[in-house]
Parts: sequence; C-alpha cells; structure tokens
Amino acid sequence: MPIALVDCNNFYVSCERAFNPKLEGKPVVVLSNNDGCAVARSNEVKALGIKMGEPWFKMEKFAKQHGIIALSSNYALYGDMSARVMSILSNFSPRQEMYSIDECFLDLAGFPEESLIAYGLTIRQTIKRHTGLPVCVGIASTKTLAKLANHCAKKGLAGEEGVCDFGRLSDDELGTVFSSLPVNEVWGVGRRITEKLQSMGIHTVQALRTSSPELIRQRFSIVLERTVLELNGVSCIELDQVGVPQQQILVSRSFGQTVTALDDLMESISFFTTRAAEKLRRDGSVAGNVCVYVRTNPFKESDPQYDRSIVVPIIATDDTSKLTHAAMTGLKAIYRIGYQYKKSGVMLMALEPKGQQQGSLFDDVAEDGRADQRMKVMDAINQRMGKGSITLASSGIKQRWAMRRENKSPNYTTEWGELPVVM
DNA sequence: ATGCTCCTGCGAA
DNA sequence: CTAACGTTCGCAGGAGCAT
Repeated sequence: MPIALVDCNNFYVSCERAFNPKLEGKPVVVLSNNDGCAVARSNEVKALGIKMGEPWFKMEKFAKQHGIIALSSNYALYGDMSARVMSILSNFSPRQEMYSIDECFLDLAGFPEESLIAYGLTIRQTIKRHTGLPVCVGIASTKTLAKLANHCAKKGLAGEEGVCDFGRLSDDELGTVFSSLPVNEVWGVGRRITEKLQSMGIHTVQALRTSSPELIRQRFSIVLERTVLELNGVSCIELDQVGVPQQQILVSRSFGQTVTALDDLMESISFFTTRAAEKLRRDGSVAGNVCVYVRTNPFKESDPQYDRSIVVPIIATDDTSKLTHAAMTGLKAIYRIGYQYKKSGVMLMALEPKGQQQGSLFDDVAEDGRADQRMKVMDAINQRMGKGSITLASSGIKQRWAMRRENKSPNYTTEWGELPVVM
C-alpha cells in the first residue's frame, strides 16, 4: 500500500521567490521570529555551509561578505501558500495527512504501482504551475520509508527529477542506497539517538534496518522499534486524517527586548491567550487547563535565570475572558520581580470537544450563551479586519515585548494594502 | 499492584 | 552604537499520587 510524501523544497525561501523572482539564483535565508536564526536556506546558502538553526548574529558578517539576502519570516504568506498546496494535493488522493506546513502524506493504495513515478511527476508539475513552488515526491510502502525516499528524491540519489519510488528499486539497489545514508537521516532519529546508535556501531540506515527490533526496543523505546519495522516495510504509523482537533494549543514567543514589569508580561499573556482561544474555537474544543510560563534568556548566562510554569485548572471553556482570567491568575502566582524576562507563553490543555463536558451545578447557561455570541462576533471581526483588530483591553497597546522583524516581505496573498504598486 | 495525572525529554518541521 | 539564539506539536515513560 504505497504512500507518497510530498515536501516543498526550501519552503519559506521558495515562497519568497514565488513573489519576488529577483531572489532566484541568489543565496537567500529566512530568519526565525526576532530575526533570531536561519529557518530556511536556499541551495546557494546551504552550499556556503550555513547550518539550519544558525543564529543570525553569528553569521551576519560572513553573510554580508557573500551577498546573502536575509529575510524576516512572513508566516501569513507561508500559511496561505501552504493552504494552496494542500488543497491542490487533495485532488491527488482520497486520503491526505498534512504533516507540517510544507509536507503532506498521500495514500496511494490501489493506484497502479508501475505508474506511480509518472503520477509523482504530475503532482510536481501541477504544484509548480499553480503555485510556483518546487516540490519533491518520495514514494514507498511506509511513512518512514516515504520520508527517506523523499530525501533521495531531493538529493538525486535514486530516481530522477524530484521523484523517487522505492517500490521500483530491487533489494540490492535499496541496500546500496541505505548503506550510503547516515542513520540520522531516518525520521525519528535525532541527535541523541544518533549518538547512542553510533556508540553501538550502527552508523547507516542499512545497519539500523537490519538490527534486531527487540534489542532496539530494550535499549531505546517502542518508538524506535517501530522505526526499525517501518524501515523493513512493516507499516506501524497510521495516516492521521485531517480534521482531528489538537490535544494542546500553545502560543508563545520570545520578546524583541527583555521586560521586567508584571504589566508587560500581562499584556503578552493576554495577547497569547486571545490567539490560543481563537484556535480553540476554530477546532470546536474547550480547555480544562491553562498553563502559563515565563522565562529569562538562557543564553545570557551572566543574568540571573528564572524559568517557571503553572497549570491553572478551570471549568472547561472556550471563552477568551475566562481563559485570560485564569492565565492572569497563573502569571501573578509565578511572577517574581527583578528578572529580565525574554519569553512567555500560554498553553491550553485538557482539550475536549465542546458540548461534551460534565455539567456543573453552578453553570450559568444563559451567561454561557451570551459569551458564545461575544466570541463569535470577536472572531468574525478579527478575521475580516485582520488579527488583533479587537482584543481584550488587557492585551495593551504598549507591546514593549513585540517581535523584531526588520526585513519582512509584504503579505502578498493576504493583505491588499501590502501588494507592491506597479507603475 | 494498578491506574491516573503531571512533567520531562526527545524529535520533527 | 551594541547586542543579538524559533515555535508548535505529539508521544513515551518516569515520578508521584490515589485507590
């Protein structure tokens, strides 16, 4: 039962290029929030040796010497482009899992196996024509193998023109490919597990694939055991269908500059709670816990460090006011004077579908109905007029904690006002 | 012993 | 001029608690 993994190449950079062709062929990086570190690199930048996650301040000098163009991230643009890609892909399979902003699994069960490569090429061309974005397609019998096939398609290791189907390779050919791949290329094998595997003499994908699942389970976990099975074509990781509501919702951000006052933290927490509550209502869920956390800058070791979180249980709700009130209670409990705070966040937990909670003797049903109406109006206005048009007063207007984004591209696809004027 | 909730570690993009 | 290092999600497994 073949599965395809479609992955956009250098997604954020490609989105920027789709609207600004002058960036084509040039070295381009996209930076994380606060222009902190590299989160997307064009091939030219990768060739210059810039690593994923490298902090901007460390590479700035080098970057300027080599004419690297650095852009702040523009999530409104990437999110919109992602939605277009996913929508197009939905035409290519009855079952689709949107795995991340730039990746999508497609269930190709029942499709003629000998023509899957051609099908992959069609997917590539269609996405390119309709969005301008380059994608690669990996095809194999399990999700883990499809990820690996996609990697091969990107590197041109097997297959051609951005499509690789492991189902078309012989056992010998597969063995050769797997022996050439370092074990850390496997989905689920990160830094820590790579180190431990290497100390056991397992350096390549082939070595992991041929090791004993029982031993791996003993020394590591059931997760890595499943990975070994998946590498052998035994499907253990199901396709997650769309529309499954999230189990937790997190909104957090580092600040553009540090803050010390409770007031500033309250503003940020209020703002984050509002964003989180919007997501919650979009999912049709309610939250039974609000977790708040604040922390100083761990990289500034000379400063006194503080890092705390607290969970505030509430009667499950999706009402921004109630969630914010709970968040404020939590914040006041963990706030300590005298620290340079760099980041805060709000997590909504114990989520469940709305209308399925235990009732309580003291529920005010009429008030709940009025609150629902208020929230609907708030969401509608914010959707129509742009995020943050209406917020609770506690979100504040000083926003000393706001992000730095010094070189953001226009919101080409979501804000009329930001379209460049052509004379 | 068993089952729960909470918290931490890990990995992914 | 200087200092400057992301965000969001899920899973597993251990700790701690109650039964």
